Amino acid sequence: MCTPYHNASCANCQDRFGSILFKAEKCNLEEIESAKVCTTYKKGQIVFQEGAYPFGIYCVNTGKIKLSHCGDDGREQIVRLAKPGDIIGYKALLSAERYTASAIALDDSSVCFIPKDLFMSVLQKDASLSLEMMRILASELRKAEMKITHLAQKPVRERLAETLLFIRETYGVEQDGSTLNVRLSREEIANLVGTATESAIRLLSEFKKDGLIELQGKKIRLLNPEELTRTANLQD
Amino acid sequence: MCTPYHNASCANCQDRFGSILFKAEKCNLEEIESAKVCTTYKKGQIVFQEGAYPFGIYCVNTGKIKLSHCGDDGREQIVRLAKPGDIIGYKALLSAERYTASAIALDDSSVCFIPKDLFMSVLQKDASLSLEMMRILASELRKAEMKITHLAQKPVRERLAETLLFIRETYGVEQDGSTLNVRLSREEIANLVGTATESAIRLLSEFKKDGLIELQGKKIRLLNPEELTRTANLQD
DNA sequence: TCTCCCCTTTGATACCCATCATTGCCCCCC
DNA sequence: GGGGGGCAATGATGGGTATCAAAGGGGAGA
Repeated sequence: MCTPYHNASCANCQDRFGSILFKAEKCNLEEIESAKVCTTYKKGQIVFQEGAYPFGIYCVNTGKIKLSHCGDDGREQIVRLAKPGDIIGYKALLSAERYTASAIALDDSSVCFIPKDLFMSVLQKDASLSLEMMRILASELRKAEMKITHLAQKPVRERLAETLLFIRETYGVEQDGSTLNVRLSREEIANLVGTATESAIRLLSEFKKDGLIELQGKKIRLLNPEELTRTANLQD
Repeated sequence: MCTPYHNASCANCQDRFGSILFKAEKCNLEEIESAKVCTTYKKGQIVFQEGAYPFGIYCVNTGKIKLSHCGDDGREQIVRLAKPGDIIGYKALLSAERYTASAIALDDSSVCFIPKDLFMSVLQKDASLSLEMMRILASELRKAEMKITHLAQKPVRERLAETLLFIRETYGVEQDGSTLNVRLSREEIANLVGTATESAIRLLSEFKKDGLIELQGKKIRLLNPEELTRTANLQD
């Protein structure tokens, strides 16, 4: 179902995305490059699954990956969106526990796998990579805590506006300069926001009525990002 | 208002709490130990404040510290509870940005300060400390994501039960084996749960009526932790 | 000991939002 | 082309929570 191959170069990734792995010293990067295995995933396919033990980390080469928890009642909560150059699966590896989230392709994607032992040994000897790793972790933690505060204190309407801007931030827009460059189901949007699907739908059509966005199937155009920012009521 | 002194030994901390700093190699630990400055804070005093630039990290020696965001509407959201042996303020330092949370003493506390340059230079050369640092970050991130899921999906009642158990986990209980070993205001409990103060109060008295807990001012006794766990509806 | 102020508590009310149910739509496949 | 299934949209409803208001404690300081 997946096709492993070795011909994707990390150097390519570097040029295109400035992935974090390129904070590693050159010799270590080469070591990683020679050991990594690139795999393609079709939209909807699972890269790794919540509950499984990690055997390495993944670096997104092309495509889009969502990371989501499964709540106790079975409902999904999307905790992160990964784009090319991002690494995923490091949390479980670093804390030596099972995955607490599943990684699922939102688009056809190609993802490099770096074996656990190799990555950990490079991490041991490469201070520069370690520091970058910590920077990423600290930054993710900061975002997570911000999200906690907003979930606790902001109404769904504001959180949805914020989420739309976040999606634009993450995946950018298409040629027209305003259509979000990713196709998410209404349910996925709701699971990002942390609300019921129907509420997300209702508020999306409100936004549409208010001229903030335009909807065409799964395509979402942000017509008025400034007003959307105001709707999100952000201060930081 | 604060009293700096140098006589607190990190080795003491090690014996008592197995703080993370003791993953550092011995020579590095000694370097840290000689440079650190210990300060005492009275209950309610601020260790560092949201928005300020970090000059180093802090290691809690004795006492209890809360870390809280200030939401856009001014309401506080407590994102972490720190106990002796824990380090705080590392997120801002590692990502080289301003603090996104304030640290405030919940009890009279003594906290060691380690200057930024020293800590970062030790981090550069000490792979063992770096790894431990990453482990801590990964673990915090895991907890944060779990909290996000629960905030999005669970009712206040379940989250309050979970919070009470979390407080017990963090600060333990008094001699009697059931009274939570920390005094928090109702508002602080609410800000931990992510709800309104009145809701927290109402549900606490419900728990009391149901024989789950006993209330005596700010003292909270967990009479039936098993049932409380069931009320929290946890599966992980 | 008294008083004041803050924290806690309880009640009443409104509303946001989840849930259930129904309809309509589009696309895939038979 | 005609189902069929999944997804989107909209309405109706109820419940969980926030908010407002007001009264009841309890500790600190005079």
